[in-house]
Amino acid sequence: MKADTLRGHLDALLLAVLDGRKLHGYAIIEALQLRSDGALDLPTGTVYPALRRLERAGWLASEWDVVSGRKRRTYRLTRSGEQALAAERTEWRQFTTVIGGVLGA
Amino acid sequence: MKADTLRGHLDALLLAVLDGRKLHGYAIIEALQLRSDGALDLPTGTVYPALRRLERAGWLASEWDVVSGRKRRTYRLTRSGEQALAAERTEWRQFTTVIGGVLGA
DNA sequence: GCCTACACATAGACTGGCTACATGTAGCGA
DNA sequence: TCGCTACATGTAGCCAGTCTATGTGTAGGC
Repeated sequence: MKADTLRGHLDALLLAVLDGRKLHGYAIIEALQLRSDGALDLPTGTVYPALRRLERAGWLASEWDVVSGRKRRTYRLTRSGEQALAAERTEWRQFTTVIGGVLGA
Repeated sequence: MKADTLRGHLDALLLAVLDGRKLHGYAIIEALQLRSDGALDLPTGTVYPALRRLERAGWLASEWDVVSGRKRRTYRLTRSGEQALAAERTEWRQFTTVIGGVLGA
């Protein structure tokens, strides 16, 4: 998959993978790999800044855990994060309809 | 639709709209509006440079027409442009499967 | 004569994801 | 016990591609 195609959809992916569960950054990357059959292999330099951006936006909340001596910053969706996810899903449907309509015709 | 979501898919749109017909730049913009029910309203500053980029890549060929005193640069798909369009369509299907799979779950 | 639609084009800004780098722990095998 | 790999977080800077703003010029209607 071309690298740039992700642009504008990263937020949706991160919110979706945190829907209903708490994960730390590294686990988020693995979860996305898993859910996409390996197609999505996001570099840490993409994910970590994005998580902080989403936290600043109020869509995610984080807290530090220490699991077997390792520090982990665990993220979860906030209420407005859930709303944002719903909005992103709606936008995704519109987006695929529009582009798919042009490509498919 | 958020502006940035287009990124990485513009080439596919331009190739698709030129599939099987010749159009000049301005008409391409109108054709995309039409096919997307007004959702896609690309500025000329986006389309014209993109067309030249695709021509440099060998996917489009252009020639100057003069219609009722107006100069028009008319674009058409080259052979390798057709192949590129097919590849873009395949990539689009993969892309929507991957992202949709993560978002939908 | 003026305004709008048509038509092409470029310079520069902006933005967001990527590359590369930096740091450190846990656990395993040699 | 030494080194390697997997785990885990983070930042600085680059770069490509899209958008904004601007410029030029014609045709046709009012």
